[in-house]
Amino acid sequence: MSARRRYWLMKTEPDTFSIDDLERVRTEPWNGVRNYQARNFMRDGMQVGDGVLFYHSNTDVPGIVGTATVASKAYPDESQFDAKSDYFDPKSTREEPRWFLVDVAFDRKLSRTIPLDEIKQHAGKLGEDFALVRRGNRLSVLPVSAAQWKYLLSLE
DNA sequence: GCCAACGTTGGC
DNA sequence: GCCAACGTTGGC
Repeated sequence: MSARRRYWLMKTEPDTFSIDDLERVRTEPWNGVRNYQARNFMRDGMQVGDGVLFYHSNTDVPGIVGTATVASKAYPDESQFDAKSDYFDPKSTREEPRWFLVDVAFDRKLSRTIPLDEIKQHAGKLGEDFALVRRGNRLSVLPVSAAQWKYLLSLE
């Protein structure tokens, strides 16, 4: 018996890794997350098959641009052990890795970007606790309820 | 490029 | 364990 499918939103800067990049490679290890709360969502919350809203940040029109699927259980982020990587963490060890990731698989590109400013206009329907529209929230991986998932995609 | 809002680090 | 300094995120 499998647990109910969960939903998430994952941010990425399109200059670094975009929805087009994911479409090309199909599956990508979501490396480089160096925030404990975001790590915990990946390590403790995600299951294979969960839905992901793919979000572009730090760009002209930030917003949701596609959907993806969690394609693996959490496992240690190899880049934390690589001294040449931007994501190297000298305090992490293989015995006790600090950072985990999941593989993310391409699902589809939306027919249009659902912009952040439009999402904000629906904050009431989404709930004031929705982390994406809470002021000052910088979490790059955050949970989305089934109702929020459905509502956000209905804006497409 | 600016800067508010955080999160992390390290001295004490 | 406090908290100032510093670094990062991400909208604008």
